[in-house]
Amino acid sequence: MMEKVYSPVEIEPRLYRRWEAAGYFAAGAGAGPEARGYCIVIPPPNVTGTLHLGHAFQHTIMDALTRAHRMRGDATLWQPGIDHAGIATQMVVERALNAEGAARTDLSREAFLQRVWAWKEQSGGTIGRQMRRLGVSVDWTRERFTMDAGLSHAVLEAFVRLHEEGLIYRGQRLVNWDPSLRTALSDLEVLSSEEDGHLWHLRYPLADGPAPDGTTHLVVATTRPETMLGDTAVAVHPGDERYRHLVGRRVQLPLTGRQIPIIADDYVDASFGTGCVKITPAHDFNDYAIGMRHGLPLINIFTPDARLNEQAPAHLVGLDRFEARTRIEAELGAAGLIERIEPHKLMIPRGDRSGVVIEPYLTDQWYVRIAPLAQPAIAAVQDARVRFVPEGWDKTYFQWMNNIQDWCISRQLWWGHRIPAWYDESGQVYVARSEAEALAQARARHGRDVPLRQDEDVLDTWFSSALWPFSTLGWPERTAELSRFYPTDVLVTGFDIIFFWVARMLMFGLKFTGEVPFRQIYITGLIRDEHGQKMSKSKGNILDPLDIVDGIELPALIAKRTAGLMQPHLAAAIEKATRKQFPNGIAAHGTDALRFTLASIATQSRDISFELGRVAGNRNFCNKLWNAARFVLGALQGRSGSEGAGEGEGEASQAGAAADSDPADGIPAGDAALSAADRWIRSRLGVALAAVDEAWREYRFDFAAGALYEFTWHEFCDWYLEIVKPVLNSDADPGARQAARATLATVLETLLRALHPLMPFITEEIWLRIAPWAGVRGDTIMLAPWPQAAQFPRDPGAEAELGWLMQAVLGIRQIRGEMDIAPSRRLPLLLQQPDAQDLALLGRHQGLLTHLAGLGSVRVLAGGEAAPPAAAALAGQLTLLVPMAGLIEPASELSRLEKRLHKLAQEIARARGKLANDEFVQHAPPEVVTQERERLAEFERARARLERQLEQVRKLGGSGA
RNA sequence: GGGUGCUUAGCUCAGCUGGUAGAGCGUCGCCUUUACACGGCGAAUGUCGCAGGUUCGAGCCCUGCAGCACCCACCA
Repeated sequence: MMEKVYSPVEIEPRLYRRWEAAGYFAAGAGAGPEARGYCIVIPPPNVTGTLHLGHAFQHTIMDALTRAHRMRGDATLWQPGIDHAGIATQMVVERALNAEGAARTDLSREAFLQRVWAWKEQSGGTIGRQMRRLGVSVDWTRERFTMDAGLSHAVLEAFVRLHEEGLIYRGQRLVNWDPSLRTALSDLEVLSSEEDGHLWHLRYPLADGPAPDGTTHLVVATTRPETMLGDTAVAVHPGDERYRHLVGRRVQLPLTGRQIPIIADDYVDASFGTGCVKITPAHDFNDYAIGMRHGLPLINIFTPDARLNEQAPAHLVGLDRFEARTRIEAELGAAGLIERIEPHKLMIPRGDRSGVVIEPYLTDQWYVRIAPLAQPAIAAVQDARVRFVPEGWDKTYFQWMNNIQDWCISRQLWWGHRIPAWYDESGQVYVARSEAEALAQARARHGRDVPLRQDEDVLDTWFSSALWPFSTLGWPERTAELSRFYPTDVLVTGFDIIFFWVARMLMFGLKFTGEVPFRQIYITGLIRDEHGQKMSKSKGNILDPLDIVDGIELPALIAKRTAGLMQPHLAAAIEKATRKQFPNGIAAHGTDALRFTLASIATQSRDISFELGRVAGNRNFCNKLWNAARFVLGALQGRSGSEGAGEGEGEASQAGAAADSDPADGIPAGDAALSAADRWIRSRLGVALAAVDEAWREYRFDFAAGALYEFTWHEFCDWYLEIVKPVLNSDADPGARQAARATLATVLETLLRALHPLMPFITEEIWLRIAPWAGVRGDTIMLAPWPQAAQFPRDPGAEAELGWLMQAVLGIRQIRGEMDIAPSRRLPLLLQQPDAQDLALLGRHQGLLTHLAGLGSVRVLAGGEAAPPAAAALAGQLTLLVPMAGLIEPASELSRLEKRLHKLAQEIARARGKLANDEFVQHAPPEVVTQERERLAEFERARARLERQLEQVRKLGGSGA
């Protein structure tokens, strides 16, 4: 007996606990030893984070894939885990320290790392709880963390091997330096955006007095005047007539007492600014390259936190870079060396985590030589050993891979994998798997023991992420998991990390395992709000998936959205908007509704708008399914539909024998006993299942969800359940009733299995009760077999038969609806000129027609009998008449008929136009032409009949209204 | 500067290999029909961004234009 109200909040956590305890999520659960492996590795969420809707979206897809394959009998593994997220995590813990009035540097490295681990223990469980609430079937027993011993071992091994092959090197170069975090960043971690700035036009006096032509100074244009302290040249274009004669001379660099040369370089664009560029090789990537070409010195003027260092004039030393700009502008201005300052838009690079302006900075860093790794990774996608879904993403991938730069992998952080490199006193570096190995190397070199110190730096977090598909399976050991599950099957992720993660996994996977890490890359769209806006804290439009699942009161929602804002002044506006959008907070919708929604919106678009209204719609869908199941169960147990109202004791069935209540071996139903409707719904189920299969093959979860929704609601519930009611409620034909009950059980049971990957909980809850009635055994739907479309072959006869019935019903319903006739009002129906087939169909389905259309009587008009005034509907060749008899205003029927005739006229004109066109008749495929002819004939027949009706009604209208 | 998408009903989006449009939500009308008012039945709404082209035929293919979005990139 099912609860009357569908209550996901009660059902879902209970079932999840059961599943997890039963071990259904374990790698290979339910599969035989011969089963093929199917593996997905989770994109490990950051320890710092909590799951947002984007995660819920991707997890829904991964879980659906995993569940579907588990049901198919594959040995599935959905590998979970968490990423240590070096920078993000260190920032969070530092912030906590700051709040206590302390700083990271007050602690020792070890003490700080202890803090981080402690923090991880305390807050790291959040993600796990969220994932469980979302129903994900990951193998929790295999959960990994990128800083675990095993994965750290993999990182070490990977680093050492790459170094041995010369693919990792250390070098001094200009890097992207984050002065607030005081670490280097890779190119990808720097985001440039256009900002308002200025262009300063500075005068640099010629060093040895005016030139012969009287030139006394050059004017350089710069967006960063403070870097002039590090200038080591002024460059002009070699072909620039204005300056050609000055090349080789020197200018006096203001404020510094230095003289620097005027050089010529093709890089300079003579048409931009003044055509003179100050060259600061230590603080600009372009200038660095020019400096290299011309052998210019590099003068670093900044400390690691971007204050002026001792290279600057004494009175400026220690100034922050932005203060320095102001001061230098003032001093140059006072000296009359500023020609003008104009507003200028320019691209400003900022750290993706800190948001601080990135400084090109000269440091020693570790790099991965990437070209040799990129080549095979490009080839793997080119020859389709790996496929992007949707396909187009390979273009993005190629574009980046073909222009890839060496990867700076060292970070000046504490939280992360320490670089396995040691230095002796002379600075000689030893890369080794352990300090002991490094010592041995040093001993071999020096012939004696020498003291070593380990490199202070850690690796870019993405270095360990790049190993994830195989490090989690035990690499570098040759584990059973590795051989069974690697290469993994599909990677599900967003396009935002194609470069950060996908490309690097491909490169490292191929490098270390010789195989691609995954065969397909399903790139999901980005979840946005209902207006296509990116969800963000500052916009105040974030929806927490769990708030959608379990609901949240308005005050709590407001508090959540306004807490910890970077710009507190936004709070009021966010509160207002939130109150407006969710005056009553957010209702609990349940995981299944959320998941089904996420699946339905998983189109191939790159941006996906998320509307809460859709979740509500799908919550209603769950409710629909729930109630359909209640009905079916009632029918199977032999109760009539009135349970619930009648306190639901109902063990004594009114309509069924005692045997009806026993699900022991399901309900037998010989094919012969199946009614047309039974055969119809089975046929439609087969069609739906085939559509679902195709959708799954193409990762079109939206199509799969759509097909199941359509079948469940609009075929199974709207038609079949209604059709079956009179059969169940009548004792007239026990065989028919038995066939209907068997069909109800089988169709619902099968449907639940098809729905399960998308809505795991409600399907399980219902299935456990329904399955025995369908003769299916099992402890869980999770391990029940995937439904086979072939088991429900198409039945064209039944579909045609029901098509006739439905057309007739719809025609009558339209009359009822258009004429505002209450459903309770039984209508008399007259049939005009039925042919033999109509009569046969009517003979079989008169009861159903009566039931579905709410008829009071059905009568065939005799040959010469004149029809009374009536509203008409068409079903095939048949005309259905509902006598007006005071129920229907002739005027209403008149306008209804006119409307329909108008439409028909349009269709007829269109079809005639086509067929009148010889080109069409000659060139179009014959079947298309035939189809068009048939359509036209059909339209014309319908029109003729409706016109006759129209005439009849007109006569009435003329006399009356 | 290079690249990639997008522009279809009031809103958010589908639309497979070209045969002239669909869904969900919303709207309107009728209905306490015994699984479900988180419901039932019925209805309305689109020169498919614009302009050309290919084709017997284009929302779907090609070209151009406009608008929007995103990615990459070293113009001071």
